[in-house]
Amino acid sequence: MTHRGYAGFQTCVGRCKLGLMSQTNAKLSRIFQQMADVLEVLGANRFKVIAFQKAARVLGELTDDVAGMDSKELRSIEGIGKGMADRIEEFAETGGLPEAIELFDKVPPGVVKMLDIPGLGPKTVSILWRDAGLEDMAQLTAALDTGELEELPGFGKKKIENIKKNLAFAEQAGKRAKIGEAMPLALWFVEQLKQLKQVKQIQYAGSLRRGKETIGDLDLLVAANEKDAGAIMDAFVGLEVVADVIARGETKSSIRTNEDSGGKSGVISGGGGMQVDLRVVPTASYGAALMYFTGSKEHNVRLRERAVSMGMKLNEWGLIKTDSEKVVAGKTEEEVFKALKLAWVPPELREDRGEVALAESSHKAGDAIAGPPLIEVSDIKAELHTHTTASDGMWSIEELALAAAERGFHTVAITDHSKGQVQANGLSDERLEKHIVAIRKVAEKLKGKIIVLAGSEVDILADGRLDYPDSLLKELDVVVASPHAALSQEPAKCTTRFLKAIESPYVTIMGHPTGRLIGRREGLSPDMGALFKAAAERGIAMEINANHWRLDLRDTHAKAAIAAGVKLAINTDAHRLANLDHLQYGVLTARRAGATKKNVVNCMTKAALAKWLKSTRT
DNA sequence: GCCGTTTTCGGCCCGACTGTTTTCAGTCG
Repeated sequence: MTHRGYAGFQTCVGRCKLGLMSQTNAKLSRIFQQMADVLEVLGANRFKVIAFQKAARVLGELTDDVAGMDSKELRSIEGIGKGMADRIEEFAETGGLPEAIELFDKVPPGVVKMLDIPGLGPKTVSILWRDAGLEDMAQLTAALDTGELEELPGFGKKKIENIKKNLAFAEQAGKRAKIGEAMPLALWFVEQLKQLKQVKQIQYAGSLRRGKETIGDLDLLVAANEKDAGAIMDAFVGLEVVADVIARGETKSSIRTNEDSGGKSGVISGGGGMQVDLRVVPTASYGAALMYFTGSKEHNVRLRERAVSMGMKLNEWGLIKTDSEKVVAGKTEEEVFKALKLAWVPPELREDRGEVALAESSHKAGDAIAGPPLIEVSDIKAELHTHTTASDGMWSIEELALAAAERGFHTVAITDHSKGQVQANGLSDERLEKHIVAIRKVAEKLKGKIIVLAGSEVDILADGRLDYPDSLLKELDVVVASPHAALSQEPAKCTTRFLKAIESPYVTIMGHPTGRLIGRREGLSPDMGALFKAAAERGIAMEINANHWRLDLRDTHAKAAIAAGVKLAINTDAHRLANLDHLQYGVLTARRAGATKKNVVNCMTKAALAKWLKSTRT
């Protein structure tokens, strides 16, 4: 769900000058999304609304800057036609879009904001605004108690009660849980429902299965006999963490969890107030339903269009011949894809970013899976970014190294903070020298068990200098250069800053380059294309930081990095034991970027890794 | 508004659940 309330951007549309290029995509993406919202309330042609939504999504995911493109290039982008291309060009040239301002003037921002209330769609909001004259949430709240709304068409007591109840959740609209919060909660639900004897198959689906960095709600799919569906639904809505039953049907139910569902069940912290949908289907439909429930919506639409063009229809029950109603496939995802003349698409790629075309060519080539096999957690053999008690970690060098060895890694690098990170107890030059000696000692002791490398997570200072002198850096095996301060620099400035850091002959990996914290800090917007080009030339790696707060590089950046020939590093940035489990989120992000193990330095053999590290010292 | 192995016009995915309805519209995913 998109967070609405466009007042801030309204001013931006009129006032923002052609700022820094890399922000154009983001700005236009938001403007198009807001235009879609307003058009929806105004009752515009729904395909027009969809076109604006699609343009917003496409621009949001694009790493190339639209400000530098001509009309022809723009129109070659899927979802951008003449109309959108003209708007983009106008915005890039003038820094504004008068059409958007004009449109926003037609509907009060408070009305658009009402779309955030669960259960309220454009039609209902339009009635509240046009027929009842309500212009914002406060007026709506007041009107709910007077009884006047019952006069409106389609408004009954229950609907008004539901609006009252859901009003509180409008604030949460657009708030998404981090994947590291959603995953344990999903696994808890799966574990609970698995215990029911009626449940034959169960799997979490939705954006969690696609490995997205944030999750809006949890989707669970169960295969069972039709007659058992009711009992499964009863068990589901009766679970201890359920605060509210939103819907309870024979094949589909939705609940909201307690605010403290994490704490109470020992599940997680931070996953409270999440919506969880459960769908129960017969085994014969499980594959089709899993596809339907995994999404993305855009990916599904594309598959359904393909089915129609082949004289079939695709829904959660199966792939069905239109004329005879004969079910062609449905039991497994593989058979449904195959019947569509497609190779099976890994869930992480199902975002309508060209994966259907890929699946088609793979199928033609006789492959069962679309594209090359994506990287898996078990491919990771080295951890190159960790912290110990020397700075702000919880482990000693030896504890950390042994834990890494236990996970089957052949190499671990100890990379504590540099001196600029005072609050993280960063190491002074002198302390680093001693620390290197301590690391070498442990390395010697653990010889044969695991290779322990001496490294540092060196701050990239605001001007691009590194936080240690070269004389010290050259003593290290691994240098992860990361930004920790000056995280609101202008794009051009931080691009120059990072390019300078990449030039250092001692840097091996650039760590979490935007410095974002998901849902908390926007972070930097450097010109990623320029960084990738420089990193590729130097042969150094760009990090996907696997911590679920960061996931930085994000999926789209990592995809562009691979396309630019840059090596990726997937590191946990572990400060404590549990952090090593975050590796899965980094791998999911890499999979969403289409990464294979060949793209990732952590998958190298001992010898290859050593050789690569040496090669970066040029 | 976008798009094109019938195309520059006429399509544009599909079903469950709810609430207000006497057969369906709205919302959601």
